Amino acid sequence: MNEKPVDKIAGIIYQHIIENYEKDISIIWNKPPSANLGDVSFPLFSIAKNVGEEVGVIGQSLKPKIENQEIIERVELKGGFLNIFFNRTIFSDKVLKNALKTEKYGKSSEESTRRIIIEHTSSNPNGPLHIGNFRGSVIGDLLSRLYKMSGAAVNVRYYVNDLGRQIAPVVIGYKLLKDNNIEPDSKIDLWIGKIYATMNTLLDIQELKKEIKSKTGNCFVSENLKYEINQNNKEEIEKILSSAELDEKTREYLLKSLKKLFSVQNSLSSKIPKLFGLLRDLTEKKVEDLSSLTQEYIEQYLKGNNKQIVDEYRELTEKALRGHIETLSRFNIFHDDFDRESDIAWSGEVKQILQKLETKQWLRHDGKARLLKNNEIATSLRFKEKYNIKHEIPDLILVNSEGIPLYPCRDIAYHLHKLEKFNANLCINVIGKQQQSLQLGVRLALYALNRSDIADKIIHFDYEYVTLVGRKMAGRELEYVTPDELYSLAREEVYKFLNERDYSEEEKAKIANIVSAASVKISIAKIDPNKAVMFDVKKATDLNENSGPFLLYSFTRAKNIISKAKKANIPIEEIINNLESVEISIIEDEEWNLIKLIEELPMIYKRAINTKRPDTIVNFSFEICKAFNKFYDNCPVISEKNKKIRETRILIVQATIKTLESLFEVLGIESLEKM
RNA sequence: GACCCUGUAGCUCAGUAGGAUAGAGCACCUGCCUCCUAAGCAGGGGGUCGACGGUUCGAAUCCGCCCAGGGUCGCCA
Repeated sequence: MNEKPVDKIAGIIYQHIIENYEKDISIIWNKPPSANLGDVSFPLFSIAKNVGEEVGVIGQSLKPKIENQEIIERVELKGGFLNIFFNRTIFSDKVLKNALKTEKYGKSSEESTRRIIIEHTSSNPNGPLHIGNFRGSVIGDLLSRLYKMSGAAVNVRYYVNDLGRQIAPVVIGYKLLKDNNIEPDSKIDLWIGKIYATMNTLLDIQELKKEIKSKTGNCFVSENLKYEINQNNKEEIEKILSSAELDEKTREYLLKSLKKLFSVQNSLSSKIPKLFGLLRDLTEKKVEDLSSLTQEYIEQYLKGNNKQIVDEYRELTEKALRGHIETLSRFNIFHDDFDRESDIAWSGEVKQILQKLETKQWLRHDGKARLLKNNEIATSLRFKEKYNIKHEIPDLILVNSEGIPLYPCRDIAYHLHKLEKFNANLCINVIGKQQQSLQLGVRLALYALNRSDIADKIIHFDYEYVTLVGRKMAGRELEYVTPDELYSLAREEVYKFLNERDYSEEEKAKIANIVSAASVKISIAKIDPNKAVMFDVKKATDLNENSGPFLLYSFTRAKNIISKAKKANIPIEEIINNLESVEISIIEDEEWNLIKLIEELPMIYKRAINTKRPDTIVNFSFEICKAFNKFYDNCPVISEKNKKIRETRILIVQATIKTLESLFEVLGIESLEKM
């Protein structure tokens, strides 16, 4: 099908206006609120007003021109709307046969000129993926699949932030455990997450005690129990703080920190008593000063010269990353390449960049600290003009007051060469909204470095974060929901179904894996990225309508009709191979509604890309499946006696299968023959 | 204070290039498995689309102002 029927009609109206009124007007159409008002509808008000003519007159003169089209059944003029009824037979004939003839329905070359880098997930390698960054994975995956379906060349990258300051204590803790032959008691990234929470808590305790000591001058505070606050200790410190000479704000702050840390420590030691106690004892015994050791690790790894420390860091972060990859692969989410922040730091490029910015006077000084003069850059290099920004843009800190370059520096260096890696003409960074100003800063820095050509190709695809119903999120207290956890919860739900069915264990396992992955993935994918999600674990593992399982189930029903039909000696292959000889006969609304939706698929893909709304694909999938289930209930296929009707229905079922196969590919969920 | 996002049914969300009577799912109530898998289908109740103005034939959708929630705005990433 070369042209959508509705576009053809819009073209006729457009031509009519040009010829009779010499006006260039864009023609709008919409779906009528109810089926008895037609299949599509053209409001005539604005057209009439534009050309200075009565609505009725325009309508009457358009009506015959549209009516004489083969694909049109009839046209009704109602209340200023031109309501179009398609000829169901001709329309369906085109749609069904077109869908069945194409190798992959919905595949297009709309975006074939694009070479796109999509960066997503990019989680810190110091613990498991949680539901927050997993949302980015899902969105990024859908986007990349959507672009591929539209003909673009896509390269998916993961930026490994292995230079985070909080990683150092984890490396130290991991090493302590390893040296003492302590084996992980859980999936490796989860294990690392536990070490992360513990070691950073120990470090915080030590540093708080140091701080209190220096502010109060009381040596008692850190004499013993460097990494621990017990009840007596806490009361003692509180006494010291309340009697010390401090300004109120500091006192309050220190008391609050103490209270908070005390509770974090206790919550951790009750959640993971064995590991927490072990790590604390090991640290107490083997580490003289965790704080300064941490600092040393950070500095050494940033420089990259100390082979031992580099190896330790790499081993840990590689393991965590492997855990992420394992998790993602359960949901059919894959990356083509991984870029490490440390590699960029070691390349020496950051220094050059800072020098260039310095020479061009784009840096504001404050002691050793350096800030990017964002607003000045944006104004004088016409960034504001180009992106229609009217407000002031705050400066971005690049180098801290100790002279250490911060994360944005590496990100600038990264983006300077990122696009080259794939010869890309577009770079989409799927990153949480909290990084908005950072991402803006990176693009401004590129402007400042005379690389606006790169900056203009970068899009920050931001998404809102996830909050939890009935649970809090705090990595430091091991409070998070992981995709792995959701996956296994969903699996339990699936097994409740499967245990009532007579499948082999092997079949059950396969079905459970596919259904749980789809269930979790779809529950996240269906929500508008702009919306802060209130995530309900129960909902994500729910198997009812508007869920991944609902999509999969609909597909198995369609497949089942075909396989049963074959058994009933209906020559499916023959019908499909001789498409053109099938005579279409549409008699039910359920058939018609489904066909109209099938026709929309290519447009849905196009619009999802244009509006940057991958979630609309999910909602469209639900619609298709709902329509199919209605068809399923009302329109028997195999038992239908009339040959035309039966064969039409077989085409409808096959076209639905093709549509769903296409959608599943974009959603990255696997299909099942039975479940 | 500035900027970004959000506010639609009891809950979770669709619907916003302006269009006719605002839709799903969950939850609640009522039906449907001698009939292609009931992870389904049919039906019911449930709404001043955050508030107020404006633009116009027409506004959940566009504009303005306000209210509420979340996020960011100089040493974390």
